[in-house]
Amino acid sequence: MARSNKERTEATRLALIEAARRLFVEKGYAETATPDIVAEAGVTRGALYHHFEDKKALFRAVLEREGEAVAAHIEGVALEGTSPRAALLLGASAYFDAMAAPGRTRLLLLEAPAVLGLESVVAIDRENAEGTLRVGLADFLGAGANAAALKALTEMLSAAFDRAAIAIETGADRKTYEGAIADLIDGLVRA
Amino acid sequence: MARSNKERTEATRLALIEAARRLFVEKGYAETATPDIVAEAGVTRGALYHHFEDKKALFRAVLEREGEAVAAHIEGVALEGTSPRAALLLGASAYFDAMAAPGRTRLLLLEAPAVLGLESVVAIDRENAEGTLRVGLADFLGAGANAAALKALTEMLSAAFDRAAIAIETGADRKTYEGAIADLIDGLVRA
DNA sequence: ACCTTTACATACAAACTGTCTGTATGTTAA
DNA sequence: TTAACATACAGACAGTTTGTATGTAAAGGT
Repeated sequence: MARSNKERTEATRLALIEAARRLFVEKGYAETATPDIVAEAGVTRGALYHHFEDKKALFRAVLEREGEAVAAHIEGVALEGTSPRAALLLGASAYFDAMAAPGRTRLLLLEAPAVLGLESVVAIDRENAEGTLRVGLADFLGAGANAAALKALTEMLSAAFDRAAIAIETGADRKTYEGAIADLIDGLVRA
Repeated sequence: MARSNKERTEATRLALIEAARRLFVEKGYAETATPDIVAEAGVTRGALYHHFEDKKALFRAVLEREGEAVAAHIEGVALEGTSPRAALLLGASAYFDAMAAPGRTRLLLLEAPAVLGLESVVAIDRENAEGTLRVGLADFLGAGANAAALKALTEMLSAAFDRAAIAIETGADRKTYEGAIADLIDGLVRA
């Protein structure tokens, strides 16, 4: 079978990213060795180091895919025509849906901050989901809050969502957390 | 100088823990090699592996010290005689004080979850700080909320505090975050 | 058809972790 | 006080792991 270089590259990168994702989720980044990754992907280490600068770059590629998937899922939810409050709650629900993909919380919320540093994670994930949340909050609160306070609230609620996503993945009842979020949100309107 | 075995052990363990803490804070757990740690501590790797099962156990010892310091700081704040609301806000402020120790947010909030797993971290840190928060919230909310909802709120607020602590360490204005926390808390009373 | 570039495969060097063995010092008891 | 033992190390060693360097075959341009 004669494949073009572009096809080969695409196929190899994808195989590596998916194999790495499986192993990073299963054993964590530090415990996953590159020989294991390439064996799972059906290639050699030469291919890995040809396409990625190092192991961390491969992890970053996995993370970027994950962040894009989350962003796409959230973008896909229709919020137009709903009240600001409903938009926030729908957004939260969509976020939980997005984070329900197996292993996603481990990758994005546990491994990534330690491996890539908080800044890179902020760039990948928060820039997306947190941006949406900030706009939603601004809409909901009206012109009442200044920029700094809005940023602080956004960050803190985003962290709360992350923690809720982890709890939900580990078996907690989703309704309970969505209710608690609604309580937090509703309280904000008179602050 | 003739030192007793107990003294030697105590001194060596402390030197290792303090050296490891410095390096873990500076370069992160994964990037810190045991030869560097023992050099910084002025001992050999033989001593390290005599006192600790492995590198992870040394990290755990660092973390436990850190968690104890946070708990001690929070316990040291007098909350008796204050209103439930004031108790919560004072507790939050005390938490920020405690987390202001250099490197503490990195160790407890970024490295620990990835290195030890979320469960171990919950056991070390949350069991302490989160327990206090849960009681404070229960006091504040009265008999209004059920146990599951209280647990969810506690976890989410705890995560919000953590994120605020990180923001504060990276230069954000503390007053802004304390104000945002007050807003979140105050909103909860009518939910 | 030729030459260059890309996509790998394999061999290699350096670093790191945990273990094992040996030694010196402290501890206990006859 | 000395014989027997336990503890606290030091240093050597083996197995992995990471990133690099070198070699090769297939694709792509001219």
